[in-house]
Amino acid sequence: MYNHFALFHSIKELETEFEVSFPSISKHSIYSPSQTVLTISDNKELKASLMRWGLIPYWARHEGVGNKMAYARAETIETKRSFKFLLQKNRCIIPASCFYKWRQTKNGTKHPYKIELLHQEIMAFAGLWDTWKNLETNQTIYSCTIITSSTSGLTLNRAPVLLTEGNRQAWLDSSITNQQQLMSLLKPIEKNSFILQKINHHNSNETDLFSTI
DNA sequence: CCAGACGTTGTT
DNA sequence: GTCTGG
DNA sequence: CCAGACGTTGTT
DNA sequence: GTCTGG
Repeated sequence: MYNHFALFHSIKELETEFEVSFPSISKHSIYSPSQTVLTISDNKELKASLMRWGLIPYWARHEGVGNKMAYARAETIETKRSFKFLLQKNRCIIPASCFYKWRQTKNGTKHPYKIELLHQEIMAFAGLWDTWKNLETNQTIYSCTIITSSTSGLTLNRAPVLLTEGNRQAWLDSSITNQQQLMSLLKPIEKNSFILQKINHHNSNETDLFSTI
């Protein structure tokens, strides 16, 4: 329960926020890499869909390659083999309500925290997606990765890049291909716009993850 | 040139 | 002890 | 990052 | 498929 994020906003709230209709989601509301998550992308048309979290590049020989690609560093996506071509056309947003991080306290003990926006607004993680074809089953798998950046003042090393409301449309507009413009949309999360809350983790069922200590 | 990787996290 | 899966 | 597994044979 | 390391 580190790399995880959660989505507890309702489908209705998501549809209003992003102005697209969403498929009904599975019973899960806390997600970890390799699970299926909700995304919004502009693949010919703007739409919401389900994708595997953990990007499987189209050239991958095995699906397992995706286990390594849950995250993509914003600073280097323009040069990395697995991501550089996706920045042009395969951008997406992964909606979330909060994410979880471990944090070390002064005495050296570690504790998990939940990070939310001040008024529990919906977060829009910046992401990239790709398709991969399983040659045995002939099935095409859609998968995605979450872009991360450094954080200023949150005392977390890395965090997902959150697209501001003003930046979301451009990020999803597949007619935009200017790399400099696209990269300018990826800003580290802002200081003082977040709530960090200690959470339970030893009896970590979903209810506990949403509750604070 | 070919073979092998293709990634991130946080910690040392 | 070290790697993998979530 | 932490928690949990850490393996192979041959058969379905 | 494409880049990097040797």
